Amino acid sequence: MNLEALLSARLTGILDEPAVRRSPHADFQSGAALALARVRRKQPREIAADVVARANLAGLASAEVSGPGFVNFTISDAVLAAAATEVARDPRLGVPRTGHPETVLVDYSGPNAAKELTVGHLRPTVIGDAVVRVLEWLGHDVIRANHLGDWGTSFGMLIEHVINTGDDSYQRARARFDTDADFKARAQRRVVLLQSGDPETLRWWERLVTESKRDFLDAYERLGVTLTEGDFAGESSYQPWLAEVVDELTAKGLLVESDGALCAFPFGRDHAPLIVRKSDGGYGYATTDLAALRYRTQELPATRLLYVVGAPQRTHFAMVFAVARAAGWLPDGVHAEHVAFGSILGPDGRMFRSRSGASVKLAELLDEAVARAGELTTDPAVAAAVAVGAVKYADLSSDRTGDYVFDWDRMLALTGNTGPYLQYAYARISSILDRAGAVTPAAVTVTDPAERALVLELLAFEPVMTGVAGSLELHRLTGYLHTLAALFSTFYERCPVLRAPDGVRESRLTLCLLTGRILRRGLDLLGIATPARL
RNA sequence: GCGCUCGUAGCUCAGUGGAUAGAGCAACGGACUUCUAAUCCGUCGGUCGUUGGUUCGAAUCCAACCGGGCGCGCCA
Repeated sequence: MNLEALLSARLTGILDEPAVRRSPHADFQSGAALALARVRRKQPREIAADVVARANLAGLASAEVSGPGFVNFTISDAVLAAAATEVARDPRLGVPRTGHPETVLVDYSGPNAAKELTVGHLRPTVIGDAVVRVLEWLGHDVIRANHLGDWGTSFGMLIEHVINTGDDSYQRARARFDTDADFKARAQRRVVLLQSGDPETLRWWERLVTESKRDFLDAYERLGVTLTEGDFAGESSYQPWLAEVVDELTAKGLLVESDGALCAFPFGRDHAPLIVRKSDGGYGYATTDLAALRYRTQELPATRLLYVVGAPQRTHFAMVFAVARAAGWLPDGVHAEHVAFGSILGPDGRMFRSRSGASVKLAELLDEAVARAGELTTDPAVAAAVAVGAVKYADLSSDRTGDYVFDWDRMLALTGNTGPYLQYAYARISSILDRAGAVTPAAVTVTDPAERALVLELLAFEPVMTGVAGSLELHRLTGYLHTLAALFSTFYERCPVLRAPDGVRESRLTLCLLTGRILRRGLDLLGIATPARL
């Protein structure tokens, strides 16, 4: 359901660009007359009056000129009621599947198999999973790609350390690498052994990677993230094609030698290079990314690539995409997009770290979330759902391109734009529906202003989802759900449901049912659970 | 030095060139023999970093400056 589109359709032929949008002054407004005033050399209010006079809004809305030349639209209560009735009977809640399904590859999470998951993995994992869920629900064919860091220097360090000592701590291996020159040299030789296929080294590598994958999958399950074993696409898997990628780029004249390294300069020699072969002949992550991209657009093949990676990598991806385009690996109609996100900051406004200055481990962060949520409920399953929901919601509810401040008290607050507030609203709805027994959608009537405001918002789910699918701005979905929950709470206070007279009772139960289903669906698309009781 | 990004209420944040810039938190004042008060209603709170420019109209677009964060050749 899209009331903006219905209104716009009635205005075609009168206005080229109806510019219909929600308005605090009416249900919807159009500012088109203001823009046309100059072209038509008329007063905006005169043009707006003409639009009102000529538009055929019969059976949909009323219109009036307002302010400096806006046309304000008020949807008729009968239309709102009929639309809500229809959406309540629609399994897809008024949101159709896309008419142009694409094969979308979403590259997300991407932990390093040599290391533990930290708070730094929260955003790429949580945002990526929400993007996947949204696009899948809208009917796209989504490929999850977990670009596991399972190759390179860090593994040389870790394998050498574990062979020497039996200890598989990356942190201690790293410390030794930084302080022990002899160990450092051996670790670097170990990288060469790994990449040349030394059997003993490979055995250790496989063992370590397998262990890490198991740990990661445990964490995903705990977080309610949909990544599975089959979604791992490690950097190592692109190893066989790196030389070929460089050869192809060379043949296309895209590389120059610079200080012994082979580089692409997609933005000119006065900008940073993309190093595709190091001066020692080795390959770095730029080459792996190019090989992965080529595989993804040529072999899978995907038509939309989404890289859910932190904002500091912006320049890197701009260069990778530019080189790939020049090489013909991103033909017309195939889009690559860096879905960038900001950092998580501590209360001091700097990168979020533990008191000791180390990265906060993800498992410990979730433990603390569960402990804090446990003060709100005695049911461990509910505490886990509230804890994970609060953490994820906090991450998804602010514009992902910006940084955000991690604050336990705020994210677990029971009121405000938080996970627990939405889960509570859902639980209250569940409670009403349980008391009512079997509820089937009935005809909706709109009388009380609180009902009207709720219905208007319920009907906005489709434009919100369409917008989110394009911009991947998940905070627009959280903002919508919070507004919906708040409007429901007002409705809940003002409009008795179970005690309402016959007829009204069925209508209000239908509004509860529909609100609950949209909250549940919306939160599910964000990867957040909705317990029936809190 | 070059580049990217952010700067909006005391705090945390929305804001798609359009009307009097909105929420939540905090503060203050109200509403529970309830459909879950984990809630709701109300009040208070703004030089939209600064200065110019474009425009009928700028928080939004452009330029310069100030301030924060981040990146910039062989880690990933």
